Amino acid sequence: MLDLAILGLLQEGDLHGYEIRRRLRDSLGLMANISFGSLYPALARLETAGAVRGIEAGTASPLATGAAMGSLSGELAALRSKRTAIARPKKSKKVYRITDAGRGLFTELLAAPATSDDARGFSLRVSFAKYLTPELRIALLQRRRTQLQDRLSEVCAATKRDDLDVYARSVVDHTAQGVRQDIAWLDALLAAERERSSTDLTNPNPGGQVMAPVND
Amino acid sequence: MLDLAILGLLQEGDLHGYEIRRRLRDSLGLMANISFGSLYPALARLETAGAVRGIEAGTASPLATGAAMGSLSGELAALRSKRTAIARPKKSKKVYRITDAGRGLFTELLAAPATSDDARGFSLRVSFAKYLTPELRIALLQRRRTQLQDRLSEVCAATKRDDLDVYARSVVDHTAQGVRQDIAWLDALLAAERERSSTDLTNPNPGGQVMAPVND
DNA sequence: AATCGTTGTATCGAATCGATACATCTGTTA
DNA sequence: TAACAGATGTATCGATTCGATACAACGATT
Repeated sequence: MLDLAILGLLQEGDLHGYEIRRRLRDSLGLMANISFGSLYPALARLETAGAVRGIEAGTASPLATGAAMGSLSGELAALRSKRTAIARPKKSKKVYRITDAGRGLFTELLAAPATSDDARGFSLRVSFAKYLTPELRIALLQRRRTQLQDRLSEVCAATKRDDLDVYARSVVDHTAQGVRQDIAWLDALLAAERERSSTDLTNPNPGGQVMAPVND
Repeated sequence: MLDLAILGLLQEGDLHGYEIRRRLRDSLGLMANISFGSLYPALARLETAGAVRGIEAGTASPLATGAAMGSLSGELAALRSKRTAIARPKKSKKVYRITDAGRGLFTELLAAPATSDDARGFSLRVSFAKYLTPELRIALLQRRRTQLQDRLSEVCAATKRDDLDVYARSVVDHTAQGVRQDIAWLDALLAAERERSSTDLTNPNPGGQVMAPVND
């Protein structure tokens, strides 16, 4: 799950650990703060698997001019206004770049079965849904919808119980409300998706690339 | 966190592992299905700590004393009469009972600082809020409210970003909506709490509802 | 110059997950 | 009746994730 998130972020540019964490927090919006105790092992894992490559940015950076600066300049340009083209990272930063194998792993994980009751995994996949084909996108949404429907049945059954005190009942009611909200959101997404597929016959998958070959 | 949930459930009667899991799912409504890989270690943990006592209710249990079996049969009879259609305790079951030390641990955990961004822990505490004093109850709700307010600021900032595609934006928007919903829920709980403390001098908790049920 | 907050990498133990194994009881159907 | 599927029930394994902590360089404030 973290692997998918990391690969998805690196898909759009090289990043270092701290920045990945930040983007998971506010760019992807939802994920509770990922701890470094998860993040760094995950990065090491991915590097061992050959999905990413870590580049020490402490010395003369051999690749600092390309996509690396493209993604990092927004964050770092303000700090390094003195030097424009080449970064001068005195600090020991480790920038990670996705590999071709990593891109393959990403698409594989993105379309994966998406284990049962996982809200985080689902939101994450929707965040990266532009990398999916329209069919896989709809499949993802519908899978989640049936899951939520089942969940709603359970929670509504719990609502009917008469042995709950005010507080427990309030929690259950609020939970049911949240699930309904999620289902409504899904329905809106599905409707938009069908809308898009009906009007987009000439230009499917706009702005997204399923596989963009980049030399590595 | 799991310890708190287990102790809270055992507070209302002896249970065995499978049943604890079930109640966590639909009685408490919210928790994603707790895996047995968490549950049984947690029970062993609590038993080692002296917070619960496990009673073998199966065949040929050499350590089960006659006294233990005697009291156990009474408990099992009560349990069976309550849930005849659903649960039928027959053989090889291990029923857990909370101890006095466990009750102390429960109240201690229930009033604990409640680590930063934990939605599950909060809902769990609200579910058991009837065991809290009105002051601690309000403190719990207000603590959570400021957390959610901060969270909302972050998420709203993310909403303003212009580099998000439709899907990522939809996720962020929906997340923000969810946080607002949670805050509204908290406000309703807080209002009900103040209401109760002002009118409750003679008639505590008359089986009414905290808030108007939001049906649809 | 001293101190504080932010950025940044890293590791440790414990909690939790997801999968799996195995055994008993119940109801259905061949 | 026998076989089978499915719920109930306990338990453990490896891998993932969490929460706390340590450390270090830098910028800004005072």
